[in-house]
Formats: sequence, structure tokens, C-alpha cells
Amino acid sequence: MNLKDLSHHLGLSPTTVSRALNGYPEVSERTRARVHEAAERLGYAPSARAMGLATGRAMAIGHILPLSSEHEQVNPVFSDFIAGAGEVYSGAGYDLSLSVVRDEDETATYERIARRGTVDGVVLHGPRVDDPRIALLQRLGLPFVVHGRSSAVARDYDWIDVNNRRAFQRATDLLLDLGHRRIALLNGLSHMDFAARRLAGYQAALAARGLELPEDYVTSGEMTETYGHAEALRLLDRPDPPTAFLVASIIPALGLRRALEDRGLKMGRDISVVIHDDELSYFRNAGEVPAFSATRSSVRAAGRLCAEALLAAIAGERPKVQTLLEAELVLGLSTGPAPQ
Amino acid sequence: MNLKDLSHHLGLSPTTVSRALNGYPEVSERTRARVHEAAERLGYAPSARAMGLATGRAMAIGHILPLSSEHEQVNPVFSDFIAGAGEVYSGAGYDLSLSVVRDEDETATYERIARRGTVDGVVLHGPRVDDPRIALLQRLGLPFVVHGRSSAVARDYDWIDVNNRRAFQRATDLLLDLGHRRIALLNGLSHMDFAARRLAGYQAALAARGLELPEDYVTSGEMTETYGHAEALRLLDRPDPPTAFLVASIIPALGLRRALEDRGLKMGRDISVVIHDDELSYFRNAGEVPAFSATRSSVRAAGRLCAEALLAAIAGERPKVQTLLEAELVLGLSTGPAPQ
DNA sequence: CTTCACGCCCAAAGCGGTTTGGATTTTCCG
DNA sequence: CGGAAAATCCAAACCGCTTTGGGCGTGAAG
Repeated sequence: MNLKDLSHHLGLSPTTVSRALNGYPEVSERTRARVHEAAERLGYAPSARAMGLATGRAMAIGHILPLSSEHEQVNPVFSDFIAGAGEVYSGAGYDLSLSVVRDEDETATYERIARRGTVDGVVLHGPRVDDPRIALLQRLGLPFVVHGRSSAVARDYDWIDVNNRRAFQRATDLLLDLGHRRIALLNGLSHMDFAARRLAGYQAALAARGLELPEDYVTSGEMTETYGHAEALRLLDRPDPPTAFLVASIIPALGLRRALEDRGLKMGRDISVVIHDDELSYFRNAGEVPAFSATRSSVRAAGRLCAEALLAAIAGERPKVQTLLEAELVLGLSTGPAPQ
Repeated sequence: MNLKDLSHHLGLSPTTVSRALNGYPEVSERTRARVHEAAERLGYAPSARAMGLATGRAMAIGHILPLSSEHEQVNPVFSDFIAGAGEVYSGAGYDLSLSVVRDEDETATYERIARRGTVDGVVLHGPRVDDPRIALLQRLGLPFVVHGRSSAVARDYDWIDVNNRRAFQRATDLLLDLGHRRIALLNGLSHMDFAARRLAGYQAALAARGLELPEDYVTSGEMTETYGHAEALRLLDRPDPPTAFLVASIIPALGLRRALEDRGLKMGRDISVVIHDDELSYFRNAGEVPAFSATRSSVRAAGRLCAEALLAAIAGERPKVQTLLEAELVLGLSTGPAPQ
């Protein structure tokens, strides 16, 4: 059932049927109702391809999921982000086109996507400190919104980010106020922008109190449970182990918890922990008193915001979205005064 | 840069250029080389929409991600599955179209997708014991592969599944062999097919030894960390607590571990645990001796297999893929003889 | 009674590819 | 060397929709 069939069926021209369905004013309400009824009854849905070809819009948003060959993983943060963005897309009649791509093919993929016209815009995930993709996308003229920022890129672009620096500065201050002086940071991969900003916040808080800590109190890596476990063990087994940890995600924090258990230490009493909590749907850190003290910011909400911003940009409104979300600092069971 | 421009540029007809690029034999190798070179140089890529319109193929596969309104979560298993499938798609030049959809809109989405022709086929996620979507897709004539099965559906369809029943029967046997008699099962949502099959395996193993256990030794729910924690606490606090747990995923098992810690119990000594390990990239249960004893089957590999099967089906090969993957049973640190 | 403005609808020209059915050369062979 | 076969290439139709540029009544204004 295509437009021609339908219009023939109705004794109308394709033009009129198309206009009726798309809400153009040149068609009487009576006809419009008839057309809608028939379309519904006959199960007519316009071909997305033909529509796209005629209008020049793909009605789809691209998300590119790079898989680095070293650490072949898909960040769990990604699924919740997608869930948030996806809701917005389906509400607006947009599709979400996902490309899983090897790191090294990533720029090629952007170029191909832009030229093939499969999407009207893209969301940029996991920006590095100095991310070449921003310039690339601007060159390609493909609308985009960055989830995060790229500190070393001077250009102007739309982004939605959490105030990572402030969050980790506050978290560090909290631990310092509790009397902790040996505070370790289990950070994300160091070339990621969010990790760099968190490190900066941590360092700023320490510097403000004139503290200096061993270099390897800061670790960076892919945020797996195993990573948290291994690095925590390493640090706990030092001659001068930390009394507190900042952890970049709840997942390595679970590994940290395992490490504490291995060493017979109790979280919140022997060792304090503050995590960054993305509110992953499978790892709720909630309840009257959450298990972990945390800087909290919903990645799903960020997904929604990115999607909305991008759709607005595509619709031609150019409001330059640069939104800094503040994470809330919530106290849970994992923090307590430093043991002396 | 479209085909007309390119052909004009080359002094050839669009026909010839199209054929040259698509590998048709009616064009000389010399011309083909010239065309390819020019296309490369001028950065020509055919419009996906126009191509789709002309060929009738969308070169895209749909994945529908239903979000139930009660438990608004995105299964982490999903991201790894997608990663596996996505690799295959990009290798074959296919896009992956993801629809995030409210539960109640799911059938409507399938119908719309089928009629709009945005995809050439879909992967069915999370089949229920009796899943109406299978009949729906067959009625729509949209090629599909199910990740899992739907036990109560008598029809013939393509699927890739893990032998969940056998896996959980073996895991239960392992625990029984170790002397455990009070074995709890922290299962997934009971209407999910995989959960029903795991339950059946568990029950079969118990029945084979003439064991009967309290009804609430089996729990079902969304497989979050919190779920594992809460149910484990409830069971451990019974007058006759289990000495062993079967857990449907590593994520609730982390909650279980937290519960053990809360109660001062040691996993592998006081309480034995066997999980099902999907090999989630952020929760590796590996190493010389893995932390958890597990029935192991890579969901990422399953994603690859589903994608390959679907692409084959779309290509017209109709090999009726019904693949049962056997999970391997690996011994880790979480199991030991039952304390007496 | 014109004339003009609407209101309603339509024919036809794209959008950017693929594919059918020739047309024109080349090549091959007796 | 002539004719058939093979090799190349092309014009035009088509995929299913949108959109431009009218056409045709009808009622109001002049």
C-alpha cells in the first residue's frame, strides 16, 4: 500500500492525500478526515526512504560507538544514555542509527555517514581532551551535540556536560573535611575529557590545603569491576595506603568493595569512598541512605537533553546549547571520619 | 556530489558509473578503475535513501528496545549484544536502527517499522515464555531472528539461544555434588523465557535427587545489584538459610556478595555461589581462577551469531537457524563443599 | 454582470539512485 | 573480408514521496 494506491482508492490525487496527511492547509477538513480514516484502515505508512529522498531529511540521528581494539568494551553508561535519548527520538518520530565501529575507522565512518545522508545529525560520545572529531564534524557540516566537552578544542560547539571538576573538588573537600589526608583517585582513562576534569578538581582541592600525594595515588583505566579491584589492592598494599578513595564510577567501586573485603577492611569505617554515580538503571545507589556517598548526575537525563538539543538544532533553531549540569553530592554509608 | 555530477564529470552515463561502482560485468576494467578513482577523489558516496528506494532494501537492521514502565531499565546485556551484532553489520555495510519504545507501543512500532520499510529485518530481544511478537513478525513478513526462544510458541522460527536449562541443571548438580542441600535461585523475571528454562533446569536437578525446597527459595526480578542484595539478605535471614545460591547474572551476584559481607559470611567457604556469566565487558569474571564459579556463555558472541543469521536470511539463504549454544561450566573461588 | 479572491484539488517535475532494453563498437573466426 | 558474437555504453523508466505551479468552481466585491 503506497501513496498512489491509497489516493487511487480514495479517488483523489497523490498530491492531495500527501497534503492531507501532512497537515497542509490546502485541503478541506472533510477530505482530511476521510484520508486519515482510509490510511488508518488500510494500514498505510509512508515509505521512510521515499520521504527522505523527497524531503532531504533522514529523520534519523546517528550515534557512533567506537570500539577500541585494546579495551574492547561497551560502556554501560552508554545504554542508559541511549535509553534517555531514544525516548526523545521516538517521541519526535526520529530513528536512532547506531554504528559500532573500530576506533581507527571512526573518522571514515563520520565522513561516510555524512555523505550517504543516513542521518540528520549525530551525538558525539566520549570526547577526548583534544578531540579531532569536533573539527571533522564542523567541516562536514553535520549537526552534532557533544556529550561532554573537549577542553583543548577552542571552537564553539554545542555540548551537554556534567561539572566534573566541581563535583570531584567537592567530593575531595568532603573527604578532607572528614580528616582524610591520603586520598586516592581511581579515575577513567586519562585521555578522556571527563577524567581530566575530575583529576583537575581533585588536584585543586588538595592544592587548596597544601597537600601533596604520591603520584600513583591517581590511577586511570577503563572503568571495569576488575580495574577497581586490582588498583584498590595495589594501593591498599602500599606501606602508606590511602584512607579514602574517589572512584569514577560505581562499577570499579564494586571492585574496590571486593578488594576491601579481601583485606578485611570495612567501608565507611576503615576506608571512605566517594563515587561518581551516573544513576545506571542496574546499579541504583539509592534508598533512604545510599550505599555509596556520591556525586550524582543522571546519564539518562543527559541523554534526553542531548537529544532535545540536537533535534532543536536540526529544526533550525540555533540556540547554542552549552549546558553544565551540576552533580549533587549525596551522603551514603561509605564515608566516615578518617581513622587516626 | 551525486551520481549525475560524477558521471558528467567523467563523461560517462549514470548507468555506466552505477554499474562500475557496483561491480557489474558490463563495464570494462579500465573504465571501472577510472570511475573508482574519481569517486574516491571527489568523495562520492551514494545516497543511502536513493539507493534504498531504487533497490527496495534498507541496508539496515532493527533492534527494538522495550522499556517497561514498571522497571525502566536497559539491560547491560544489551550493550554487549549490540556490540557483537554491530561489528557484523558494519562489516556487511548494514546500519543498525535502534528503537527505544514503551512496552505498550511495541507491536505498533513493529508494524510501523515494517510498513515504513526502514529496516530489512529485526532482532527480537528478551522473548517471553509466550511471546506474541513472533506471530506478529511472521504476519508482517519481516525477517527476524530471536535472541533466545519462546517456549510456548509452536511456530517455526530462527533463534539463537543458550542451553539455559542444561546450564542451570549442571550448576545445580555441581552444588549438590558439593554437598549442598539448601540451594536458592535468584532468577530473572519469571515471564522471561530464559528464566523459565533456568528454573526448569534447577528443578530437574533437585527432582533427580528427590529434593524439595521451600517455594521462596526461588525469587525472580529484574537483575539489578539491589535485587541481588535484597533477596540474598531475605534468604540469609531465614531460620533455614540456603548454603548455596544460583544467580542469573553477575550483577545481582555483586549484590549478593554485598549481602554476604553485611552478614559477615565468606563466599566460597560459608556460602557457595554459581552465576550465569554473560561475559559482560565491564564485569570480566576471568583470570586464572575466576572470582565466581559460573555457567559461561558470551552474549557478544551471541550477538554476532544473530546478526550473521539474520543477514543470511535476508540474503535469501533460508537455512533455518536454530542454534543452541552450550554454556561452559567454569569453577571459580565462589564454590566449596557445604558446611555441615 | 464582471472581476477577483479563495478554497480545493491536480499534473508533473523533481529527489538520486538502479535496471531494462537497446545501440554502437570491437573482437573473433571461418 | 563479412557477419556474428561479445564487449561497452547509454536513454529512459521506475522506486514512492513532496512540492511547485497552476486549474476550476464558488461566493463576495465592485
